[in-house]
Amino acid sequence: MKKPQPPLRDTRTAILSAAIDILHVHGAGALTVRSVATAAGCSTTGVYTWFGGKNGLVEAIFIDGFQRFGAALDATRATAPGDHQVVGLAHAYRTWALANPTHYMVMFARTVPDFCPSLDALVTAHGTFQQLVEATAAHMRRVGDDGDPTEVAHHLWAAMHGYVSLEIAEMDMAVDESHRTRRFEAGLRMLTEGVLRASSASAAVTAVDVAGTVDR
Amino acid sequence: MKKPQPPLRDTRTAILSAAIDILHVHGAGALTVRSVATAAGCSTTGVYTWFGGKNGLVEAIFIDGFQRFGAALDATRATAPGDHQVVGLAHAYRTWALANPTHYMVMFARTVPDFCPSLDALVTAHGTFQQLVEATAAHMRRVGDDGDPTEVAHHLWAAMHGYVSLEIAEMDMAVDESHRTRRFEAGLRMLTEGVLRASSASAAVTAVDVAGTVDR
DNA sequence: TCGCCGACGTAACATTGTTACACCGGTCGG
DNA sequence: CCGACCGGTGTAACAATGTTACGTCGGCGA
Repeated sequence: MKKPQPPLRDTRTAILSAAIDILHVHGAGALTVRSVATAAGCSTTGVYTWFGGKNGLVEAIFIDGFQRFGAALDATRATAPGDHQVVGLAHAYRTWALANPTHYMVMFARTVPDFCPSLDALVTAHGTFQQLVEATAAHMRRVGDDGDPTEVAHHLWAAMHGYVSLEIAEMDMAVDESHRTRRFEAGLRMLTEGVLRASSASAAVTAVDVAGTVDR
Repeated sequence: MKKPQPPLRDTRTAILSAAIDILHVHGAGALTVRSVATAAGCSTTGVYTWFGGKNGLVEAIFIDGFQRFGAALDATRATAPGDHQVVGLAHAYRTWALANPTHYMVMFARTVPDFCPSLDALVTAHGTFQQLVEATAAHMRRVGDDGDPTEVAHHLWAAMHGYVSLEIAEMDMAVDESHRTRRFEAGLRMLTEGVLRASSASAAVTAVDVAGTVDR
């Protein structure tokens, strides 16, 4: 027996990886059914048999992106020291996004017109977000904050997404790469000191006030 | 004389307004040269004579968007009390973005594939950003902060963009509209208390530390 | 063995961005 | 006054893209 698992879904994975490769190398504009099919070594029909069309293919790219993204964040959480897990997660977030800008844009900015992620895809995306919630919750427990970790994590997420997406869209008027990095780190520091209640009493007052507002 | 100004550029404005209308009503996916031309009452050639092609049209939409966006922010700055100009600006930012989501996405998220704004367009965008810088600088002068207003304004911009773009992409797991509004306001409060140095001494220490990091 | 069903390719169709070409009206030089 | 030019316009075509119809092939069960 030369085939322990029937290589039935082989073309499916070939198509998906070819599509992701084209997306990474040539951008979302070059992501056509024909180019993907020829890169995968099959005809355009294959895209329709395995994904139902271009929308289905983009959705698979969307889900695959969140899985890879989540794996990268997971790896960081596993290695980072507990005290700075949130900071490490933020750096991993930016690093992955800048390493996969076109993929990130498909996931967060709806780069492909007329694509709307299904409920399944949104569940996957939500699962990735939960990692940030867990790391935030752990940090808040350690510090003694009793606010809502989900809300705090969302503030962190929104800020990270803001810096990163402006950076990818080249809409930040930064002078060079190191400027962008310093800017992100400065913002991150303000966040961890402001959003995640710092140890000082005055900061705690602010955080409690904010938490009260959010929870109402 | 029935024509004080020769209505020569009439078709140009007709095409542009038709394109913006289609973008607002049907989204970026429906923004085709033919649909725009028929809506403007001319042939597809008109788009090429006045804009050089679809990319030129999208660039005009990009520039027009920043002009309208800037006008909305300007109006807010003119009416808002000086003490809360930054807060008012932030609310105007979110309000305009949520009222014109497809336009906002064309401007900030590169929704149209293979579109890259020219230097001219980026200059217009930069001009709009300057309003935020000026309001931030005025606020910082009033409070006595001597940091770099451009950097502080960028932190504000990134955060606002983060909340708004996640909201537009429906990637925030919010329960309803009022939840999103409270969330944005909570984040805005943290920002104005953290990024824009608050009056209290402890907060000032944090801000100085941050400013020192940024300026290096 | 016969028939079915899933995977696959070829070829066509509608749509879209783009270009070539002809027309038409005004302007300017002779 | 007239002919050439030139900018704005429309028609029609072309290439690329998403999609679908149809035929083929191979394995599997009745």
